[in-house]
Amino acid sequence: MRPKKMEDVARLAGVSTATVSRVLNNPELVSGDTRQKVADAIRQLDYRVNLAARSLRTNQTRTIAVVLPTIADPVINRMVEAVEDVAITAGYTLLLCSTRGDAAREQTYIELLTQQTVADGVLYISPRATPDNVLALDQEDMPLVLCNYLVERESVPCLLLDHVSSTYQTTAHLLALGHRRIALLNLAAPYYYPARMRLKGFLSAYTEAGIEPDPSLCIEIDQPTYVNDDWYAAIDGLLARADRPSAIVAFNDEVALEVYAVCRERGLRIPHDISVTGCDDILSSRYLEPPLTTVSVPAAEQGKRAVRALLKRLARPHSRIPHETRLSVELVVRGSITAVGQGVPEV
Amino acid sequence: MRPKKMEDVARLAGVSTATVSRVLNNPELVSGDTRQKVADAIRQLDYRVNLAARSLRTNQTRTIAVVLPTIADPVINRMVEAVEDVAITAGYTLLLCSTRGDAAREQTYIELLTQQTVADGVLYISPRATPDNVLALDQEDMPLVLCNYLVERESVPCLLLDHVSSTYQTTAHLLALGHRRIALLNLAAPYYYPARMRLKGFLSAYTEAGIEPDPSLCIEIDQPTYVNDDWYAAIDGLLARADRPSAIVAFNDEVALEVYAVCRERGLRIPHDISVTGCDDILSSRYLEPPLTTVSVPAAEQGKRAVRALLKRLARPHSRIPHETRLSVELVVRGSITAVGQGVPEV
DNA sequence: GGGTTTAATGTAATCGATTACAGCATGTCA
DNA sequence: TGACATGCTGTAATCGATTACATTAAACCC
Repeated sequence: MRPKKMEDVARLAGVSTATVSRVLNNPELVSGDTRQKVADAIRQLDYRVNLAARSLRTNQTRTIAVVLPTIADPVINRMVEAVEDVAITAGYTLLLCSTRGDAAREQTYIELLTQQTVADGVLYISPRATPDNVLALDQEDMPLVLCNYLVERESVPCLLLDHVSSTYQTTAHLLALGHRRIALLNLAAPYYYPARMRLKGFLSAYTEAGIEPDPSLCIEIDQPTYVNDDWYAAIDGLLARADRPSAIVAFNDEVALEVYAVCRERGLRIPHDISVTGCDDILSSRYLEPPLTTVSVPAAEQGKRAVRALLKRLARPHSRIPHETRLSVELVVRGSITAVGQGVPEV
Repeated sequence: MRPKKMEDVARLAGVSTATVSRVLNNPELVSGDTRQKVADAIRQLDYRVNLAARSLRTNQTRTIAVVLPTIADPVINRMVEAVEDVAITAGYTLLLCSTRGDAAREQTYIELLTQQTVADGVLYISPRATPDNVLALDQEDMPLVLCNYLVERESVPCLLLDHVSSTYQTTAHLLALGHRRIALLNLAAPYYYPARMRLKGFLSAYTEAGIEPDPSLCIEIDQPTYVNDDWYAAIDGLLARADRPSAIVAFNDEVALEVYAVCRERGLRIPHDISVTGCDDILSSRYLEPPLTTVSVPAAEQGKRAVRALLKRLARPHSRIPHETRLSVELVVRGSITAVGQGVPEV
């Protein structure tokens, strides 16, 4: 059965298509009487507008593209769910563009998106954003909001977690517990915004305490794709050292998991022999033995704010939106850290 | 700057729009010479087709809608990533529809999708599928593939994990280890396909061993939304019993995490006092203490096959596609289980 | 060479909505 | 009563592609 067109509705209701369209989009322009007739006809025929036709005519898609490196990440997960909640309420639909750290794929998506007929706006969730792509989108007048990355161009709103504070709080806490040899397991910094900030927070905690950090304990892993292989070697190397650190600040909870595994292999007890912290507070963190000290991040809140900013821009293209928003994070202390020398060896 | 239209390209290349369109869609109909000229013009103007216009004319969107209960689930995650990999290669884009177990929201999405101008096909990843919705889609001639749910209608391809085998393997293994009081922590069965199958597998392992299961150990939790609250109480109640089971088969790894937590609280040691198993083999399972015995499921493979089936149907609407495909799962034995009476109490 | 097929291209209708503009009836005011 | 505003509705152009059909030229065959 051929899907119904506006013309069918118009005929049944005894009006013109213009009136039907008005009932749908500007009901206040139509008399209550006609409105009722049209509404009845629509119901009777189970009519739905053809979105392709509408898009063609109005140049709007009511779609938001979400560009992200992967959805298989607990933090991004929470963000996207929040984004969808807000978007659907506003009548928008989500186009999923996961790049998997693959530049070619990202390029494909960017090209798809720069033709304005696919999405009305782009939410770019990518700590690893390639500025060129981001700026290209902005250049083409595609409304754009960035998450977890900061570009200089004032016109692009950027929503950030306070990554500096994340490592600062963690490191300061460990220093206060008497730790002096703290290792940072970080991602390589170029283009990776959070990593740069984490390093900054780590160092500033040291500086504030008036202590000199050991640069050889700042490990950077180059991990362009979202795979966890390289970490193991790095951690193992770290723990094999004679001057092994007394605490490890891991890039995130998943890396901390790997630290747990290496410690177990080497017979190191957490926290007695070594303190460990993570970041993100993923579900399993609190179930580990010992439960992982980590940093809880407001991912959902970030997602909500980001999409709200985007919706605002879509509604009023020249509305002022703050260029930089920084959401605070919170240290969650659990059993995986202890004061230096306070370890209670068992057995 | 106004986006380029096909007409602009045609003018620059000195041909008609029909020819430009042919270069794009049926290059073999155009002479090499003209093809080159058009290609040059396209490049020079940085022209992209207007997808809304194309959709309107061709009635195709090159979009696949993925309906799922949540993306914050490790198994669904892996499936969706695989789906996207295949889809993008075939030139398709993904529309994300996460229902969050909310019937109204699911309804909204279904209505959106039944107007054929949004997506060419639907991949319904939902163990909790409401058959009415599914059948409505099929009724409207929307190409449809189901994951983790089985409907009778032959026209709908269903891709299933072998949930029966999952609990069967686990339970049989535990029975072989001498366990006789094994608890099953299951989801409530109505409309929840995997749960029904899990129960079946659990019982058939007992039957095969010629042992009578204790019905009071088959716990069913009603969990319409994806929240983990009710499990705690159920687990705690189970472990408080005087005739506490010697093993627990948890619905999935996340539930098993909760079991670990309750055991810790109650001072029960795994596996010495009680054996625990999960399902899905999520990342953290192997990092637990002790590492969790679980069932590894080919989620990515399932996603790939599902989308391939859908693409096949899109290409040839009346191609024969197997109605039911069942992918086998594999028991992964780790330290969380042991033979009855073999527990080596420490200290 | 005349007729017929084949290849390459153009003309114009079409997809299904939105909306500028026009028209008409009614109400309001001096 | 006439001038004008207001409210409601219809007519028809338009968005940017695709494609059936027509046209022309070249190739081929006997």
